[in-house]
Amino acid sequence: MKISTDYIKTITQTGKEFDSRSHELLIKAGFIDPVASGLYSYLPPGLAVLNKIEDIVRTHMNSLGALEVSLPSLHPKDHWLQTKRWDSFDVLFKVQSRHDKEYGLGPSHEEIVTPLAAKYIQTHKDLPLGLYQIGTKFRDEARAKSGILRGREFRMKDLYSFHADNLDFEEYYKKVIVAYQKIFTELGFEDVKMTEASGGDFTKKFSHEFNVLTEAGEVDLIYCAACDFAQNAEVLTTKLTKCPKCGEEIKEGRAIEIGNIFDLGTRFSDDFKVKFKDEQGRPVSPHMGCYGIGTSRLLGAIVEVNNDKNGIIWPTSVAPFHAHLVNLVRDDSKFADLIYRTLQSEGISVLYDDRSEVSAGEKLVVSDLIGVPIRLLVSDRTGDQVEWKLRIDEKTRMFSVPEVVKHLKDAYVI
RNA sequence: CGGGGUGUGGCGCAGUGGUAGCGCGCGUCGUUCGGGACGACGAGGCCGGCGGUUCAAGUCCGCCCACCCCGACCA
Repeated sequence: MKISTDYIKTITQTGKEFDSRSHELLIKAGFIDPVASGLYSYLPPGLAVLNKIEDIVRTHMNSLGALEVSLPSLHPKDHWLQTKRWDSFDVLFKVQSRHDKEYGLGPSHEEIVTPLAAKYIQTHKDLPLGLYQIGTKFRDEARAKSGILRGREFRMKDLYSFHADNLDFEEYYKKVIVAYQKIFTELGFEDVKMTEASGGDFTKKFSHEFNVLTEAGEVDLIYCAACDFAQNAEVLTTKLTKCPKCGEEIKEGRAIEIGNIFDLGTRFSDDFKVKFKDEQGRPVSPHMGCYGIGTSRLLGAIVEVNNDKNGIIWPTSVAPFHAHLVNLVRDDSKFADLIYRTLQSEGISVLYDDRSEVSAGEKLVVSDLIGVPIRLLVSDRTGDQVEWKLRIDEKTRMFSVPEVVKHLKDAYVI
């Protein structure tokens, strides 16, 4: 992608006080564009990152054996009346057709996935069943904030599982926890805290939340400095000073909730009268679980955790481009053009700053703002070599073009 | 949903009832070029909307809309 023709420009000046660093950086670097309160457009680089995040999530859902589906966002009112949530689910957007038919705009999809699963589940041999989708959710939040971290329309992966009994559910639940941990590790998060959930409609049974520690978050957490103990401060009845698991010091902090998992029990299968025949031929309601990951919120959380004063620092797993090529050679782009074509032909994605009318300083500042992990630079000083620099530090190395190709392929496992 | 604030060129802002200005950006030309360069010239505005007061409204009054912030809310 050439910046001169293909990139929506970065923004120097906004004057706004941003309520989170990720909000500011994603807008300034040209990844998202604010449309209205809680609504954002994803520009090409932002979409590239979002797609990479969702591909990682998808891979791990598939590994669980879950089946990917796509459920509608327009939900007939009847389905929500059946679960008695039409009036009680207060962030539900409601829309009306020309013929006065009412719909909910899906904030979650139990109302759709449960009757769908009912059509397939006949006997215990059909279980367990896992169905998931990655799509758009709508929630009429009282107040949207922090950019993409809390929007009214956002992207989410939601998985729903159906089980013959509680034991099978619990085994599946544990496997999802492992899959989630793999996903978060792959996305570059070093420390995601799993906590017991704080509340909600159906949390009488157990449920967990996954939280990334950062001040931009909305969740107050206490956690152990040494082990993996963590808890939502809301559920605390007494103030803890020592970790109940290992006795070490307890810390407090804010966090962004990036995922959650719930035991739904038979609440929805009862509402939709889903029954399967057990081994004795008796009708039984399947036990359900639901498992969410906010993929667009992850995009924000990744930036929130990976940035410095100059801009974003993308983890390699989700970087919008493999390399950012900067041409500083005066009035000549032949060498840089050659590098660009060579890398592209090798399957390496490159953001190429080919602009001739822009100063060297501006190109360098913009490259740090955008935050591609590897910067390649040619100038009057580099001869027939290419300067290789990582976004995370100031060290530079000189490579020939074939060496650059090799090192990029190694870095990204291409 | 309560409380507070802001709406003026693309963006950020100033503007005292009397014919709308600055910075950035943008266009042309020239000089620059390893951390958001500089000069010259130039283009660009129903001042959020509707109504009212006035000889005269960006400015005063009323209503509405949008956005931001604090709180409540948040599967």
